Amino acid sequence: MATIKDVARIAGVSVATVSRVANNDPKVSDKTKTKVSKVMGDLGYTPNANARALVKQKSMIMGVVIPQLTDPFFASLANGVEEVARSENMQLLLSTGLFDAESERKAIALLIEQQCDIMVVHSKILSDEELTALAARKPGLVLIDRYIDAIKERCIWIDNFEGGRIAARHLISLAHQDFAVISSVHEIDDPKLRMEGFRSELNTAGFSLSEQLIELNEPNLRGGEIAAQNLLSSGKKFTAIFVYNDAMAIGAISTLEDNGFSVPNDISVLGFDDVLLSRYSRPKLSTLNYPIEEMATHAARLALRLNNKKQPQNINLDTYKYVPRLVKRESTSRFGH
Amino acid sequence: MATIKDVARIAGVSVATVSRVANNDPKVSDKTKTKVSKVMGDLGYTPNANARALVKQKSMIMGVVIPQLTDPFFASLANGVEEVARSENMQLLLSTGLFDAESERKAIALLIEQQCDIMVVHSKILSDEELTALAARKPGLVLIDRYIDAIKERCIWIDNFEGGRIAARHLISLAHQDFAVISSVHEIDDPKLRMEGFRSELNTAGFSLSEQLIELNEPNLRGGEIAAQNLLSSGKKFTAIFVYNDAMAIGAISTLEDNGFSVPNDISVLGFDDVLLSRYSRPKLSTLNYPIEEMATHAARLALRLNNKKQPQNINLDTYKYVPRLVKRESTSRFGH
DNA sequence: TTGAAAGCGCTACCAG
DNA sequence: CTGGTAGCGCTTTCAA
Repeated sequence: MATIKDVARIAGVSVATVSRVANNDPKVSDKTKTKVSKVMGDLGYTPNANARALVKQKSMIMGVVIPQLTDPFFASLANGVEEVARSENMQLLLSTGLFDAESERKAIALLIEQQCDIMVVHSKILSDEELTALAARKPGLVLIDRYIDAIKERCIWIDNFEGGRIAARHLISLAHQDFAVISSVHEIDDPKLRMEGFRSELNTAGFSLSEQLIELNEPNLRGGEIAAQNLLSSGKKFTAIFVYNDAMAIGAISTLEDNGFSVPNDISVLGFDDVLLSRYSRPKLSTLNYPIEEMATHAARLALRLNNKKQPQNINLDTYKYVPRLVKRESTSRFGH
Repeated sequence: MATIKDVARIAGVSVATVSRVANNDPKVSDKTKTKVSKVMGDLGYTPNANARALVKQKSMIMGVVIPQLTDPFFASLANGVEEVARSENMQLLLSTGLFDAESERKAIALLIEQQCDIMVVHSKILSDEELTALAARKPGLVLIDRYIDAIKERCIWIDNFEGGRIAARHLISLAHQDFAVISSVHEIDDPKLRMEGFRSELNTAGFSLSEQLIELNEPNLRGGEIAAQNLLSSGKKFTAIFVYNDAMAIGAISTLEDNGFSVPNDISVLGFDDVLLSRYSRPKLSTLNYPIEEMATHAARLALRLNNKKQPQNINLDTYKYVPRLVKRESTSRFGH
């Protein structure tokens, strides 16, 4: 690879001048600029971003940590960050944390090693303390989908409890009385909060949620299938299911229909997330919209601002909290038609 | 951020020693190692990957270029590369090329600037010449989903023509006689090759494909909906559709059913790709499996090998070509039951 | 408008 | 086993 020195030597100028040309410094004569540019082209010169980052003490890399890429929800998250990176002429460094603490910790550490000072982190596993300490060290780190009170000005999150309540209200308004829940087996707050919100609203309306009609499983299509199967096997009656996410909901519908139940005629199914796929499943999935891409964009921009030390003057923390929005499609309907 | 010098000063050793400890060099006394490690911990020292890459003339970054992240097909591709990166203790730098030449060119250039010498590139837009020139400069660059004869030992690709033939054979074997095609409007080889293969096999069997029953649109759910609508509007008869990809196929099914046609009873629909979602759509989608994640893993490993100058001794180019595999589910059935 | 040179943080070579 | 130091490719003063 040709370096700045090669260009300088061949063009008969100093490296300083080449650097100026490479960076579009206005105080270079047109003549020199033309000459140097030509040599750059001939040699196929590409500036070394590592060297540049080293001397400038800042890299043009934006980092994002997500559990996995194949989940469309997280792909959307990454995509939101990528859009901001692109608009800032930055590059996207992506680390996956799987779902265990050690990988997640390592994913973040690797990002830091790469000197990326803007990072959007999705972590459900690491403790509040650990994340808070990390945030203290990296001003440009923002958490997404997580709320930690000590660093609330660094958190872009969604109100899961309220989501559960909205779900309950919807199902109740449809005259259902026997509810089931399919949730995630993962030991994180989201499923718990959603379920609490759901139960809370149910109780308020005078209904209750039977423990036997709560099924936990992996938050993916397969998990939804299994959970629905278990629900069916329980023999208990239910006419509406609130499901942890769209993937599980679609898996559940698949099992339900394979077993001769019609959705929503026999059983209503309500998802969560509103991934693109939910619009195209059959029946089209009623769900709660989780504006993850918008949130990711927000988080990335916030990280950018925070890193510039420009503490936002009048931050309105309310805007950091998102509330899921009911999207009524076809998988939920009035009980008994 | 604490640097190696800070650690050296506080630990009372030279930077050389700190470097050795950081790199697990065996010839450091346990005593020194313990002492230095402690200081590293106290200071929260993190090695600077940029500086390291600069002096070692190699980065621990693996790059991948895809059009976009939100398409599950490309997410799987990226995921395959990511798995290899992880297993090699490397980081994943992801650039999206959208679908235009300039962005794609820039995406690759940025990866090169970041000194990532292992790259898996999905490019449908750039010319054979441009890509060949790029490959000549970067020994660790591998193309995926593209075949260029001049650099065939750097291409991991799928036989689209054969895919089209397999599709035709399947539909013919189901006694269909009136075929439609929904394909991508993009000016790339894949849709053309698939259609050629499809048509070729049709002709061989004595059938023909009417130009009026070929609909091109954007290769996504929405595009599939519109294309199916147009097919319906044409008034021409067809009982089987070969669709460019699963997303379009699901969009098409959506439109078909909204218009009162049952899939597969009235019309059979065959997709392409076999993304996870195809297993969970209603009806479950018959499709051609495109082992993209496996191919991506293969590509990443190949890039790794090539970059190590270790020209694979006995490369079997046949293994670089993948053939789609028919996955029969529910969206295709025998004509007239 | 241009050049010389210091130095970013690190590794690797050479001495000791 | 440890230290001194050159130098990776680049930017950025400071001088000219």
